[in-house]
Amino acid sequence: MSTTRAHTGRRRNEEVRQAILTAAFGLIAERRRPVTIEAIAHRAGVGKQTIYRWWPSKGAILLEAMTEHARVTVPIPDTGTLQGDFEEFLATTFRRAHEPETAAVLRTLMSEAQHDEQLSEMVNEFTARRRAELRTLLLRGRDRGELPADADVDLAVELAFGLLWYHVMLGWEPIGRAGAERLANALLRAATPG
Amino acid sequence: MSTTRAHTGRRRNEEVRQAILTAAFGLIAERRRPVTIEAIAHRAGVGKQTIYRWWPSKGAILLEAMTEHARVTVPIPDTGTLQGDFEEFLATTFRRAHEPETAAVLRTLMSEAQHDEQLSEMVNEFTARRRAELRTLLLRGRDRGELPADADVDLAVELAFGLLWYHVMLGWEPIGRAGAERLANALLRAATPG
Amino acid sequence: MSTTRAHTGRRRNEEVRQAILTAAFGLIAERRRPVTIEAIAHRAGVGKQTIYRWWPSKGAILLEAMTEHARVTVPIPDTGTLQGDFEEFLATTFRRAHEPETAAVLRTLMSEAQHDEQLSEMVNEFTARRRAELRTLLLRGRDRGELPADADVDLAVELAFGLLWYHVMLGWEPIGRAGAERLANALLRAATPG
Amino acid sequence: MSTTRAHTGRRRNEEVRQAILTAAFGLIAERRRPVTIEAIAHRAGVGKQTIYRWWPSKGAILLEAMTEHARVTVPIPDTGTLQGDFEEFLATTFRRAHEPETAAVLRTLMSEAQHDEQLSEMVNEFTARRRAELRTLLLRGRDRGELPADADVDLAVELAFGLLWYHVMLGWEPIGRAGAERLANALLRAATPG
DNA sequence: ACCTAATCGAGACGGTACGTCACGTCTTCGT
DNA sequence: ACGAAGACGTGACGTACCGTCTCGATTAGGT
Repeated sequence: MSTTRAHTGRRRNEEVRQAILTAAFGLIAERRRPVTIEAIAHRAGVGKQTIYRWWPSKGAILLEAMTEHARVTVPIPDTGTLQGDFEEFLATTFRRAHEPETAAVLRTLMSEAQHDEQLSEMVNEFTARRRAELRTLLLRGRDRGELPADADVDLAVELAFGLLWYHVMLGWEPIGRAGAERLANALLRAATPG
Repeated sequence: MSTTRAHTGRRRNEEVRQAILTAAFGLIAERRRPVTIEAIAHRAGVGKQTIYRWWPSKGAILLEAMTEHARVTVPIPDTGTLQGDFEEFLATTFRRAHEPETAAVLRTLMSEAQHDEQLSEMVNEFTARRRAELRTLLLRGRDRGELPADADVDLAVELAFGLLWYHVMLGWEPIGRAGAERLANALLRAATPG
Repeated sequence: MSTTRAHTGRRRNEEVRQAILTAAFGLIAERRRPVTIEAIAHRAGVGKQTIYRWWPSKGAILLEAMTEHARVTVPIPDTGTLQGDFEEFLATTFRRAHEPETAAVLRTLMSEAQHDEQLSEMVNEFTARRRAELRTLLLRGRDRGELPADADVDLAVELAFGLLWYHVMLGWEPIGRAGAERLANALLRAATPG
Repeated sequence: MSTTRAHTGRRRNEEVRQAILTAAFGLIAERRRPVTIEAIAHRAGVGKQTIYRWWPSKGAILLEAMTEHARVTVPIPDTGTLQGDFEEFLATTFRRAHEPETAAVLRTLMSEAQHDEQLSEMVNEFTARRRAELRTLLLRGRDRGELPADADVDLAVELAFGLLWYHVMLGWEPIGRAGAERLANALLRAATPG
């Protein structure tokens, strides 16, 4: 690589951090043979030590990259109706999660978490934040009376993300707008006690 | 190890096959540091080559073990009502999948599949068989008129297994009998078009 | 391979023995990657066990092949004069030992003997027989008075075979007729005390 | 092993190099079951990769060890007479080559060279250097008139080393001082045209 | 004329070593 | 002081052969 990038002396170099996140993301996305720390370091034009100084594991890098990625890109919709918001949320979320790069990173992340206690916990938190977003959306609807007071919001949330991850892990195609509509309907019914 | 076990000449030795499956299952369940092929071979009292002769990868061993495991243990219930059968199926399936050994194997299997094209396909088939079982159960109920003719059976199936895997991958606790009842109800509602 | 060759019931099958010796010789001569027992067995269209039943090691096969080879091909010359006989012997011996196949086998034989006590002894006997042949030739000349009674025949013999093996092991070119003449002269002088 | 030895960062670690050469030499000398790279690495307290980083093969290690060994230990004698120098050279050379460790290494070296083209060439160079030393000694004598101008110095040199290797490869006993004297005499006669 | 016993081709098996890859730690040296 | 470069000890990878074994077929020779 031999990237030429100014050293910054004794402060952490933000450019370097970005370079590493980008390299990791990029390598995963390319989906060639398993991504190694050495490959990331090389691609980022960085010494291995620089990586180990700031992250405990490969998964931690990915999680950080993923978190930044998510922050930028998931707005909570506001269409006026719960059905509309839900549908919009699902459509957006499924679409984004199935982008090839993102899907690859999510898969790797979950995969790494299976033999890394620490990472596992971090992934749990990551998914909890995603669930919280959807939960907020649904609670807002319930407060507006679009769902009964005893609706099982948490179950709907878990079913939604369960399906999402199931599809991602198995490498299925995205569900599309029509699918999102169908899914939103179904989950609202599921949440509504008989 | 120096296991004493009779050779079978030029035929495949079934005892050896069993020893390997058992060893693999056992090591995964113990959940110490990552399970290696060498550890499996050692535990089974077997040469590595014997493993590579019959399985292309660690995941393939686990899948075979899992498949045998599943064959023995998942009866399709028949309680007389769809709600009862569904609930029973979910309770059993969730309980079994959350047994520590099984959960560990499932996690590893899915994890390995993420960087192994071939295994990925085999896991897809494995999950398809599981879905087919539940699908049969639901279709039987629909044929008996317990679900409308236009019910979205496939969606319910995917939601069920999505939730199952989500829980397993994130290391959550099993849902219990009450949870199964709640889930069966919710999914039947989800499947029934508004 | 699937060689079709008649069984001989409970007697050793001579054809099989020949096939193995030939295969071993041939494979060595081809000078591709290291000759293995399995390769010999395959080439000879034979099971490994058949080889292990009759020979203790790869080297033993080669030695047997070499011994048969030598029996057929080294006549002791009789030209009438010691100088002539010696020269003839050297010319023939060097020429034969440098034939590519033979040289390869000799090299392998000596090489294998370095980590095989048993073979080492057998190679020692093999070389002793070769030395004895030359010794006989020289003693005959000494008895005819062509060498003084106190001539050091054994030294000449050892120098001759030392040179031969040195050339073979280092992969040098054969010495040719002129070289043989020069060598015979030199060794007769060497053997004759000052 | 868990040898504690300081790393040297991105420069080659000379201590490690020495440890490997010593370990290899030592293991060969012990003459137990065939010396493996893994055994050398273990004995030297070194990772296999460190060996493969610097040497292409086991033989290459031995050759390097042998070369260093030779540099230290073969002085060219100067007794005043050719006969004396030659005798001294032979006595020293045979004695040293028959030291158990050295003999074992030489045997292994020659043995390895038989299935390793690259090593074969390096061994050829090694032996050429040894011959050159003796050649220098004899030429000095010839220049002083102790040998005729048409003496066949090269033949004497080859006969000497041929005998040496023959003895070493066959595992014979060293020739001793008396043998060296006899040999020197014989070879000087051999070199002197009739 | 059978029956027994050894040979043979085949190849699965428990092993050992191979040479490679990536890991995470360490040192050096340039900026 | 930071950061690239990369040597180092470690350990698993998947492969190649080893020498032993069991199988099923084939056939010679003793009864």
